[in-house]
Amino acid sequence: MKAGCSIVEKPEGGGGYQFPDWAYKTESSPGSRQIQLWHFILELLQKEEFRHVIAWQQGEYGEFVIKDPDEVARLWGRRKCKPQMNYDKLSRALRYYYNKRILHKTKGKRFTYKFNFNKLVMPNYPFINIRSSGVVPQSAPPVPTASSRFHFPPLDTHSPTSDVQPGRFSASSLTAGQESSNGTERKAELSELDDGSAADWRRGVDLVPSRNTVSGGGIGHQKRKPDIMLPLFTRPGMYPDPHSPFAVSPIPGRGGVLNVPISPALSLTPIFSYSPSPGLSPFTSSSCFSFNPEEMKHYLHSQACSVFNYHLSPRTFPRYPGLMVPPLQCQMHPEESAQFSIKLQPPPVGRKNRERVESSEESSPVVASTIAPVPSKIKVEPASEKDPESLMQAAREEEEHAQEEGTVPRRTTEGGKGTIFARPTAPPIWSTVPISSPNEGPLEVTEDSEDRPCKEPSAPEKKEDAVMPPKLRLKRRWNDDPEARELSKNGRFLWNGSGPRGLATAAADA
DNA sequence: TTCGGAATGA
DNA sequence: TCATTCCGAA
Repeated sequence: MKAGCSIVEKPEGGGGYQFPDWAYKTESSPGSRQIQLWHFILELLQKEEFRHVIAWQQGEYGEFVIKDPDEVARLWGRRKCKPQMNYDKLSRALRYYYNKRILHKTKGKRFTYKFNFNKLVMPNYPFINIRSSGVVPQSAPPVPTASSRFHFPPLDTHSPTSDVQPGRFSASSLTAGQESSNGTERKAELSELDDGSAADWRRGVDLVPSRNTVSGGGIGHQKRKPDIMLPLFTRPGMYPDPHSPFAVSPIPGRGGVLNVPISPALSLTPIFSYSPSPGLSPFTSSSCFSFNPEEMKHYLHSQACSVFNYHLSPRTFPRYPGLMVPPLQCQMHPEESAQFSIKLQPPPVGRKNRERVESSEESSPVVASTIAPVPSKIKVEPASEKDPESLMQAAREEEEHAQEEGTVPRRTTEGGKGTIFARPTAPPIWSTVPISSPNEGPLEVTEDSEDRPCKEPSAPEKKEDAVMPPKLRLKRRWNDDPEARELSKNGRFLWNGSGPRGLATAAADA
């Protein structure tokens, strides 16, 4: 921005917070530190005074509504010294975020967009260090809360990227207290991270299962029969602003893995790229995140829990064929479940879902999701058949998943035929990706890792993605397979067969 | 209202 | 790279 144009440098009323360095252009123009539109949007979203102009959408995690487009545009224009700015232009800029997966449009809702925090944060805080507090993976994003601060644990020397650490957060932004040190809330954030970006950073690391997860813990895969118990994690909410995607679940003690405002449609589903929040996560006792069997086990476990407890997309579930995740004492108690009435990403009510859900979840949810019959072939109904509403909802909810899982191969659908996930294909090469060196992978992940050629022998999908134009990728993910989303949402673990085995193997080996 | 191509600027 | 600006199309 032009020097003299920082009228809104700190959005009116300035919260005194600032985005971490990484939040500013770093790659293209290292020195510019010019604020990006999404930063600005976040700023506004965090300011009470702009509530009337732009605000988090209730009930929708990470979703916000521009109540006064013109005003927002005006503010943006001021900030950028572009008096001619208008919503049309601003929205164009926002649309550019679609491809980057930073944002996406909430279809059907005017001026409503949704942040993909994973994309924003993940790359910057890869799932690495949790040592100090021994709690959460470092991937936790700075968490801007209603109070306009970033809740982020003191970065120890471990910042993922060497350039981000120091000065990233204003002193004030670091809540030294509980959050920072105990990383308790980090989890919350973690949850949101998972998404395309998660996949992205993971790509570099390739140790986190999410993408692998996608295929769903082997569920659905003929060859894989993970015997996983899906306990329910609980955790107290911590954030005051339930609207903020950064917020933690308002439900006391029942935050579940996702420390987000329990939204019926938690699309940003913080699922698994990260391990569940500290409170929920078994990681708590580990001093440093590394892929040792123990931790891995916990991690997987928690993910499994997430998938199950929140009906998250199975795709987010890590597949670890032979890995047995010991049941934690987090079985959902009747009362608890009652209390925790809102399920994240509830399956669409559409008949399709109903059918499936009923058939498989009826008896034993846990069993259903974990041992779900392997849908070696799942018939995909034409979109037209679907209940528009459920579709929409599904789409919304799954968008993120789709994105996160963006890496998930879609070949199956491509096959035509209407089968979403074809039978498993030959084991992916990347399955063997070494997860042995926890310190390496994660650290290098960058935001655009996804756009770069895979350096590591990762997933084929990655390659595919790499080759495929971003746009195409997105489209495929978002449009081409709503069914897949829906299906997966219902606990159908659609395993395309190209799932990674590396983790499982590694874990097992370990 | 939303999308996205294209040209252009910084 | 990240917008900004224009604009036609859906």
